[in-house]
Amino acid sequence: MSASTAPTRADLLALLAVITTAQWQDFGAAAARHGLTAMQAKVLSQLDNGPLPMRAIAERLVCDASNITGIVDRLESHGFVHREVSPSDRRVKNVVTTDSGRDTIRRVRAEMRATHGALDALGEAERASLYDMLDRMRPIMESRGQL
Amino acid sequence: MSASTAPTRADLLALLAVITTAQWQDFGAAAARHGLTAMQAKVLSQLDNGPLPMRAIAERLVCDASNITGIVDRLESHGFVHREVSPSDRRVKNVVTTDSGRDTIRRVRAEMRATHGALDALGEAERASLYDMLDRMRPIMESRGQL
DNA sequence: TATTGTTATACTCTATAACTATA
DNA sequence: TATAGTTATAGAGTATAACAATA
Repeated sequence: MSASTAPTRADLLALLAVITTAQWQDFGAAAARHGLTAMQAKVLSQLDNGPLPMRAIAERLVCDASNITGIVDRLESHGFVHREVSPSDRRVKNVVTTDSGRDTIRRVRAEMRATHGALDALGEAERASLYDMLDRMRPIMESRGQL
Repeated sequence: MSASTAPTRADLLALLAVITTAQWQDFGAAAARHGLTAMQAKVLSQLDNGPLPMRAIAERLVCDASNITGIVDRLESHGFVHREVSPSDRRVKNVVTTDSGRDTIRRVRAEMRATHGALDALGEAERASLYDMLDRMRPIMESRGQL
């Protein structure tokens, strides 16, 4: 239980892989309960802070822009989002969440039970400490991850 | 930088999502450099500790057994694994990595640069502490994630 | 000319259901 | 009967290339 046995970097990598896999599966399961795929939920999640052009969504998901057409098509057919031609540049289409879309993605996030439960296994001070460490890892994960 | 501003659980969830996404993308990019998809690399990874029946691979990947047929087909066509009928139960096929498969997946893991870099951003004592925390989160992530 | 979004295409991953060969 | 693996099918995500509309 204690870390007195000096875990190696490989141990940490393996643990991170477990957390990564569990969180992604948990997210997919929560999305499925609301009729969404994991990718659809991820796109909806990106839109929670305001509308985004198709191109911007592709950049955030680190995938080709052509993929977004289909994902947004399916979200739109379920009434979770709609497209609006940008007034300033008629080539651009802004994707906007509907009230239904906003409510749904918030429920999905609220239902990520495994992750919530795992965080509750830590005390208040430990959570702050974990946040501190992850926050310092973040820039490196983000910057190199975009390659 | 310090956590004195009392990060909320939502902050932690958002950070974990960033780490999760970055690590998965990093893994996929490393796999692609060696001609593998992320799922093929994940299967190869499971086999590094010894052969496994098709069914056991499906359980570890938390997916239907029928998917494994195709993934192993593609791994086999590239010479990374081969199937062996089990001597004790002729219904069972054990999947065994070739030398090429073993070398390749080890290179993939060694090349997970973003994750390695992020871990290196922490000091020795911090890595031990992070390991300790993640290790306590693990049982909950795993148990509920398998639903 | 360059950019945004779409379409067409091909491949991979995924679940479901039906099938086979073993047990 | 039950189990291991396969096949068939359909839907979704992915990259590439070519295209229309707009800048």
